[in-house]
Amino acid sequence: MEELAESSRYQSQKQLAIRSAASVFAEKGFHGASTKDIAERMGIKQGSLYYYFKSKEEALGEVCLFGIEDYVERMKSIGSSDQPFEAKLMATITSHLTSYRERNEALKVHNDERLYLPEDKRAKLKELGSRYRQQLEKIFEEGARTGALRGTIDCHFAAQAVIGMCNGWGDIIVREPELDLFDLIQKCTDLVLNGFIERRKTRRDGSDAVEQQRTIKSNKD
Amino acid sequence: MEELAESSRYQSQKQLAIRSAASVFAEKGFHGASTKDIAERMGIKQGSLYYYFKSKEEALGEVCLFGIEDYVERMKSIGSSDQPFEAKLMATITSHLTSYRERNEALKVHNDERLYLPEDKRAKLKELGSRYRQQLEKIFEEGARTGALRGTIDCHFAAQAVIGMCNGWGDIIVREPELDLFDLIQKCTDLVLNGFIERRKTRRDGSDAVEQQRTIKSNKD
DNA sequence: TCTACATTCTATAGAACTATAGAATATCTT
DNA sequence: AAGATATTCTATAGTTCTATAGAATGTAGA
Repeated sequence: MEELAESSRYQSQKQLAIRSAASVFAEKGFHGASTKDIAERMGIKQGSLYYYFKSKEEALGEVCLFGIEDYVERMKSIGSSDQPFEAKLMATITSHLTSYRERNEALKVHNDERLYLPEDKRAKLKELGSRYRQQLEKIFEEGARTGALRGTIDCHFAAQAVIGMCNGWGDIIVREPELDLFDLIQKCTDLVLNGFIERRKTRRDGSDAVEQQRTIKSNKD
Repeated sequence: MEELAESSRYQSQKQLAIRSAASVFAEKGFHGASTKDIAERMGIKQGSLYYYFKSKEEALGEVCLFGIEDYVERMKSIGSSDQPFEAKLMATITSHLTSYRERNEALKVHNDERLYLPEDKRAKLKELGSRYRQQLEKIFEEGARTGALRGTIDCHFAAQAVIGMCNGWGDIIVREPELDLFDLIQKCTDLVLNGFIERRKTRRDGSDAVEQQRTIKSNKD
């Protein structure tokens, strides 16, 4: 009855295969994981896995792609939204960090294991990765243009630094489920915007209050 | 003649074994590397490696320890020096980033592969890792105490964020040898201290100059 | 040189793993 | 229900890897 012959069974099992592979690769690493592990996690026998992947390496390729596609997609929609700069930055950090909390294991696999792919299979991933970074760079450029950010900012550095910092939290977020993600997102955003240094306006009095306000408001001058 | 019987041959070969293992683990990952690879890199046959390590896993343990010991050591000396806060922060970042440029592969192995060790062997590493982080936390606490940093700073967060950001640059530094490390160190320090946001003092005139000064001086109030 | 000890080598047992082939079973269409 | 197709299973060839045992070689002191 289903005209979507492509979809019905094969597609859903393939999805399951990719997720299972992502889960096992994230836990044991590409070389540490066996095709038996993956098959077991999806509830089939080892040999049957080859109905869905030509090789273990192909599985890794698809997992990485799956992980980063989603990620780039969200970044794109953030970039093209009409939020003010601060909101876009926070949305980026939110997207990145919640990705780990939702156990998007494929993203972790992309980060940690993609270099075990042969050069040709890595090309597409590399392109998606740079697209993500460039999207984030544009957000910083916009911030600099609107005057929210310092004019001297190195947007390439900025994007890379934010991505690196977020990836650094990735492992910790997965390891510590009780960690308050919302609090973390705010602190990260605050760090990137304001740094840690004490800012003294003209007087000491009340400056703290103003300080905190500045993080929230202050973009449309 | 040598009274240091322990040292002469065995010790130097053991060092070579650890470095070789670090190099291979860094390149292929723990599970992707074979004992043959390691032995070849140090110029002996596969079986002979077991004269220096009881098992491949033990080799990983020693590599991780080697990598982080050095690292913690430098952090300790930075913490106990009498430099002002900003200098300590920059020294930390310098130590961390140059570690990667000098191809301190053992540190990379510690970061990426230590979780493949059994729980009991990881305990010591965990302790050294926290010691490093605590040392950095203390530097931030000192900064807050002297008024250089905001009083509201979460030092645990701050330390973790800086470590994460530096680790993020690790791979990039290794991959791109032409990258200007000194420039990177300055930008990282500047980011952590000041953030990216435009700072308007009371007036526009000359504020930039003052701004930059503040990064350098300003700790002994 | 002879002897004791340290270091490396060769050879291999035993285990695990990838990928394939062909049989078996499930599912769908008519 | 019958036939066709899709999915999964069993079994295994062939490879690679870890770790060990015992032989061989190097090194130092008497």
